[in-house]
Amino acid sequence: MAEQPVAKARRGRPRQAEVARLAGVSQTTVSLVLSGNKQGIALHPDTRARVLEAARQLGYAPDPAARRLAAARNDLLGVFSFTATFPTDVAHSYYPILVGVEQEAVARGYDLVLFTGSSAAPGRGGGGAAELNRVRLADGCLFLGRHVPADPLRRLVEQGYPAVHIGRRDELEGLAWVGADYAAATAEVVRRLAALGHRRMVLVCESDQALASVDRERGFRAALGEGELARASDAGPGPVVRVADPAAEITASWVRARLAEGVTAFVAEETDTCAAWRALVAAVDAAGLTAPADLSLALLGAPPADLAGRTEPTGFDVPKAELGAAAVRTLTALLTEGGADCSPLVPCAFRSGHTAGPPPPAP
Amino acid sequence: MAEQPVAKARRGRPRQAEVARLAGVSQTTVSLVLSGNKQGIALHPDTRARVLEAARQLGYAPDPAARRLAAARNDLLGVFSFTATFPTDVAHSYYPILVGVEQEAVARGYDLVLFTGSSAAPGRGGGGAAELNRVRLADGCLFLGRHVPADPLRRLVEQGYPAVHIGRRDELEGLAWVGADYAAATAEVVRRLAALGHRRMVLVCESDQALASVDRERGFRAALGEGELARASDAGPGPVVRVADPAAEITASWVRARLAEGVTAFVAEETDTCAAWRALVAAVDAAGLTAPADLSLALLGAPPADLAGRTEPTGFDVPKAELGAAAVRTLTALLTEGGADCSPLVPCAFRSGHTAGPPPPAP
DNA sequence: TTGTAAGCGTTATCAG
DNA sequence: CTGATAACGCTTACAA
Repeated sequence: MAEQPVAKARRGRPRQAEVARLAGVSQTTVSLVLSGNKQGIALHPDTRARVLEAARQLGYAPDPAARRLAAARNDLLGVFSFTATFPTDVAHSYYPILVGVEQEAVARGYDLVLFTGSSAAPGRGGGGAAELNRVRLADGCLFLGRHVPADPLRRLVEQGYPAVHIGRRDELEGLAWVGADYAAATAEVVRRLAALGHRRMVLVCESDQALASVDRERGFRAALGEGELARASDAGPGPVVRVADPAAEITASWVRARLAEGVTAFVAEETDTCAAWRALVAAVDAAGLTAPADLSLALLGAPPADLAGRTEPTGFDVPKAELGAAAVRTLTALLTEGGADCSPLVPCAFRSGHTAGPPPPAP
Repeated sequence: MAEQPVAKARRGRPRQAEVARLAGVSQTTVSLVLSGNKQGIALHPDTRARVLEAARQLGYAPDPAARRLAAARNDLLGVFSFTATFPTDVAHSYYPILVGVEQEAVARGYDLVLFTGSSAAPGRGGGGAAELNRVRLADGCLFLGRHVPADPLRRLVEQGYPAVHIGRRDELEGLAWVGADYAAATAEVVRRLAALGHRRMVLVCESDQALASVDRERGFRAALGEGELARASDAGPGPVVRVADPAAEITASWVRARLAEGVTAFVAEETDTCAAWRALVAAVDAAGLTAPADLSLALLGAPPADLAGRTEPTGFDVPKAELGAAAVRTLTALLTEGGADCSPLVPCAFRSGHTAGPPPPAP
């Protein structure tokens, strides 16, 4: 007696064939009706109606794997992050970006598949590759964070898989990406400070050499190079200070020394820890000074959550939701037209805040 | 001139057949070697080595779509919420639950598909029904929030689709669910208050008749029924007050009136707005009283984000991440064994806080 | 206007 | 131990 074939998990899932039987048509017709009949093939309205009714009755939903295998598409967009997409440590979470991704994806009729790279065994060679390969189930994929292993990603891209990286990533030739325009936003902050009357300002960077950090420094230097700021910034030590241990190096006396040199504005960048900004605020406080009365402060990015209650820093906000939405737009452009030519840079919004004002009159 | 068939994204990707040719074996053998040979079929080590080498050389990576199609499962867990999965209004977001869902899903080798109720063509059709059917794309699905339409959900479940509801949902026969054990947690709070010496306490409910609210009231009454609390709570007006407009009804004079009746502890439940708790805190404040010196306060749940800075309320926390993880466990049990018999109730952790203490000595 | 049939890349079943 | 061969559910020429 022949064994019953292994009961597949797919058990109750209705397929096109069953819809076809119920509607009294062929499976092909069901496919035509249900996939929107892109071929422009003429279908009898009654047939169409019967098929739709049958599908509704059976609760039919297409199998994404089969759809994809048959060389069509899934209408699934992948979101891959090497670390957990929803970290327990809410601090540097992708949540705000995902808000934008979801909105834009929904608006365009895509569902989202979350591929979380197992953070386990990052050492092994084949490990990362296999992880990344899963995303092929989706029509295209968004990649989050700069920890996405470059090599497997490159292979994906080389083989023509539609991928968009969120955050600048131009080391990989041919990989599309969207990122915040840190350089322009930083330059804008410098210009605003200059407009307030500041002539000498200093940027405090952490030694972390993230791409975003490089961009900010570039924007900072570029804006300093404009007009009379150029001359002013030539004097004294460089306008950019890179510190390994902000809390130890950025002290009250350090601040006083800079003030004595004629610096009137201090700028720090947002990082995971915001150590530089924290140090700056603490040092100013310790020196018995107040912003914006005695000096001006600006933060290139958003303050950390635990400082949310304090005075809103002058600076800019990265439009994270917009970043996610832009990524989805770029990806869908890749999917449909095959080429996205819109700028990958998303502008940041200047935030007036309350830590910058005109420099105090020279003593 | 015949059009080239639509260029498949599949472009130069190596397949098992090519690996087989290179290794000089059959494609079946390649599949056996590469998929770990779960069948336990004996393979010659040399063959194995040759296949692996060929695969490596070609940079072979299995096509997840094909793999899943053949295996009759796609290792996808759906997450459906009627409202957006990532609400812009972060206040009552599912984030903490998703943290647990993701962790557990990753640990079990599943990927997540996010569906949103709003995702459908917002136009006509079966409305929620058609919407819900889309989840069939995943092997099983988690449902979030009590706004999931009951009827389509019932059909899904009746047809054997593996579904787990997060939050109690026993109106639907056969629907698996996991939920916080509000009754037990509330009873625990009452017991703690009793242990501190409180004999008469009152629960302030909002008129919203959520299941969670019912559970809490049940737990409250049950715990009151124990020991001498029973006698004490028999006197005066009932121990449970249900108010339509907390801000208007829970006033300083209301609090004083209760105190005069011998009530020494006030309990409110967490809701979306936390209106009852806010009203209670405001009323106590307006009466010039302080907790825990003059009376005790307890909050059945977590305080809203904007009150996070204030004194931590005594009460309990719903382990949201654990809830998500439990839901995933239940769902995967449904998927693999076909039956989950673990308790659907997740215990809540008592939170000592600082708003409860011994009742003041009687005047 | 509808049906037939040939794959898509993999897994699973058997007979060698 | 290996290799045909048949699904898996769907799309898409092409035939009727």
